[in-house]
Amino acid sequence: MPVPTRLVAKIERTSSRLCCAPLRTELVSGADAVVLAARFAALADPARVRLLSLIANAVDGEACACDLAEPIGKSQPTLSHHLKILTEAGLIQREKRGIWAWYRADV
Amino acid sequence: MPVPTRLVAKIERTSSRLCCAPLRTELVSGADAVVLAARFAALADPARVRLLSLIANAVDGEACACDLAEPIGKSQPTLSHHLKILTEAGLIQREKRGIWAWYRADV
DNA sequence: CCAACACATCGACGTTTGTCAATGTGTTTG
DNA sequence: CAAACACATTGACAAACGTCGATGTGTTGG
Repeated sequence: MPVPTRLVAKIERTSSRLCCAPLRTELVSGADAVVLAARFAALADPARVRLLSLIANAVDGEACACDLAEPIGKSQPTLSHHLKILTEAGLIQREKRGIWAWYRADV
Repeated sequence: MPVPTRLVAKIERTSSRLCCAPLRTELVSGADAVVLAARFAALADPARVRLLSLIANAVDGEACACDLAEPIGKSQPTLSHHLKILTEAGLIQREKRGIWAWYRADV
């Protein structure tokens, strides 16, 4: 069984004579990566990016769901779906006032 | 046909007597949202978040693909797949040197 | 109380995604 | 040249996702 070329280089790197640079320890742990990826996934859709933009830039910092359906050009259930994803990701907050649902950006 | 409750409120808002605040114009356009969402989607996977972390924090700012397969615990084709996605998203750059492929973070 | 409303949830559908075994491409070495 | 290597690509599959019609939940007004 031949010794893999790369393995030789790796051994040399860890010896006193370094031929090339080894990696540092990773800064993002496996658990952190899952959390981060989930947060990114919440914005991995054009409709949700526009929704967050609309909400974050709304006057008084809040927007009614009834004003968000038309600009993104999706059906009402789809809008509700996207708002739920943004909410569960902690990017927006929901407040029910009477008939309407008001959303504001959560940092 | 009755007039929707919300529509009345909307008309009032756009009249001289504002009852509540209207939305500003959206800051993120539809085209921009697609570009942004694509960029977020590139990081919407834990494996890719860890890969970018490993590459960005590698000594000399570059990491060999052969050193990335083991830490993320995926097969070689899967690693290659993720690196391609990060590359096409403009998050990392690829440089082939001899047998090996070296990656460095692209801001 | 009943009808109209705003919104959420459910169910179904087609599409996209992550994964790996198998295979292909190009490079180094004996 | 042939064999071993590093890496990319392909094909197939299950799981997750975006979408919308239909339906459910709670509120307001007559």
